[in-house]
Amino acid sequence: MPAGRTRTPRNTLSPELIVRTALDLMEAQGNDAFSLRGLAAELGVGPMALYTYFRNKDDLYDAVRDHLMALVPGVPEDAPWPDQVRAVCRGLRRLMLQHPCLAQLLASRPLSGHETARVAEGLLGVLRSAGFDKETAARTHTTLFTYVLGATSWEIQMAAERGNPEGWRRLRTTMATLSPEEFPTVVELAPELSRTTGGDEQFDYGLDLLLAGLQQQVRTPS
Amino acid sequence: MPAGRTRTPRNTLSPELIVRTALDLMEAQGNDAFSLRGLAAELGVGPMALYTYFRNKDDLYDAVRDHLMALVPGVPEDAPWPDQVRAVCRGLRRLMLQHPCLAQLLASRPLSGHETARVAEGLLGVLRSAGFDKETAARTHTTLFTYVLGATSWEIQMAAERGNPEGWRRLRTTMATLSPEEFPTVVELAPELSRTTGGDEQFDYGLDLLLAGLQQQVRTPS
DNA sequence: CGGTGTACTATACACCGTACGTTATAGCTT
DNA sequence: AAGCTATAACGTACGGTGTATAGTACACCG
Repeated sequence: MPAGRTRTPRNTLSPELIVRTALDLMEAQGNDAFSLRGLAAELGVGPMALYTYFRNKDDLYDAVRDHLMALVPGVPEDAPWPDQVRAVCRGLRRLMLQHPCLAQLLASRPLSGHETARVAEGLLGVLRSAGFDKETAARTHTTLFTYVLGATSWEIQMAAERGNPEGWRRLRTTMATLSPEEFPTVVELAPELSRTTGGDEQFDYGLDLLLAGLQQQVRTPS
Repeated sequence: MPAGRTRTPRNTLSPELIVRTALDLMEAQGNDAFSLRGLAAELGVGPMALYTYFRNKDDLYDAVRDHLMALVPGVPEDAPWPDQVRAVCRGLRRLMLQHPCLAQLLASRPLSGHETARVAEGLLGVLRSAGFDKETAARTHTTLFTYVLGATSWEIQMAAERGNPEGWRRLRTTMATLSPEEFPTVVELAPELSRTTGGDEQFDYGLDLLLAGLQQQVRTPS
C-alpha cells in the first residue's frame, strides 16, 4: 500500500446518520432482517464501530423509535376534545403504517425518550382540558395507546402475511379446513372477517366505540 | 461398547411431548431465550430430531399457541351478552397473564389452528345472538381481539420491565429527566400513569368503554 | 514535537436456525 | 425366520447473529 493513507476519514459516523440509515434498512428489508452487521456494512464500517455511539442493539432501537415519534403530528387546537383525541390516535396509526417497524419498536420495548413523551403530553393535555380527573385521564391514555398499538400492529401483521405468498396460502387453507358444523359462525362470517382485518374503517370503528363510551361517561359522571 | 444397545429407544418423541416441553421452557426462561437447540437438549435429543415433527420453528410456535388456546374457557350460557363478551375477553387475558409467551405468540403470528377458531366461534356466536349484523359482529370481534391483545401484551411487557432491574432503573431515570416545563402533564400524572399500567382495573376500564359504546350502538341502530 | 484520548478495526466467542446426508431400527412382507 | 423399506434420530456443516476484548491510527493539544 502506498504512502497515501486511504483509510476512511475520522468522523464519518454520527448518531443521526446511524439512526437514519438503520431506519432506511428496516423499511427496505423488514425489521426482522435488520442486523447490526448489515447496518455497519451499509455505512462502510466494521460492526463494532456502532458501539461507540450505542451501548447495544436495544439502545439503537430506542433511538430509532424516538426518531420516528418526532413525526407524530401535534394536537390540533380549537377543536372539540373527541376530535383532538381522534386526531392524535389517527396520527400515530398513520405513522405506524408508513413505518411498519415502528409498530414492533413500540410493542417490544418500554417507552422512553423525548419525542415519545411529547406525544403522551399532547394526549394527556387534551384529556385533562376536557375535564377528566387525573386518574381517569391516565387510564384513558393507557387504553387509547394500547388500542392503537394493538389494532395497528395486528393490521400490519396481517398485511405482511397477505404479501407473503406462503402465509396467504396457509391462511386460505386454514379457513378451508374449518368444518362448518363445528364452527358455523366463523365459516359464515369468513368474508366479513377477512374484510374487517384492517383499514381505516375498522380502526375508526373501534376508536369510535371507545370515544362513545368516554363521552357517555362524561355526561353521567359517577 | 458391549453388545447391549443403549441407544435411546425409538419413539421417544411425539408432537405432544415436544409442545409441552417447549411450553415449559418458554415459561421457565422466557420466550426470547427459547431455542430449538435448548429444547432438543431438554428432550435429550439432537436439534434435528424436532424437524421430524415440525417443519420449522414457526410451525412449532403455532402448535404451542393452539395448545394454549385450548385453555380459554368457553362462553358462559344464560347471561346477558355484555357479560358473555366480558367473560371471553377476561378469560383470554387471564390466560395470557398465566402464560406470558402466549402474548408474543398471538401478536407475532397470524391466527390458525383448531382451538384458536374455537375461541373466535364463541365470541362471534355471542355477538350474532345479540343481534349484530354480520359486518358489525366481525368488526366488533376484531376490535375486541386487538384490544385484549394490545392491552395485555403491553401489561406483560411492562411487568417484565419492572422485574428486570436494568429496565426499572432506566424507566425511573427517564421519568426523572423530563422537564416539568416542557411536559407538565406527564410529570404531574406520573404516579397515576405508573399506577394505571396494567391490572384488572385498567383492563376492565377500557373493556367497559368498548362495551358502553357497543350498547349505545344497539340502542340507537343506524 | 511528543503524548493522549478516541474513533474505528480485528479477532474471537458462543450462540442461533436449518439444509443435507447418514445410520439404525421397527414393522411389514415374504 | 429372513429381508426390505420407511422413517426416527443423528452428525456435520453453513451462514448468520450480537458483542466482549484488545489493538491501531489519527486528531488534537500541550
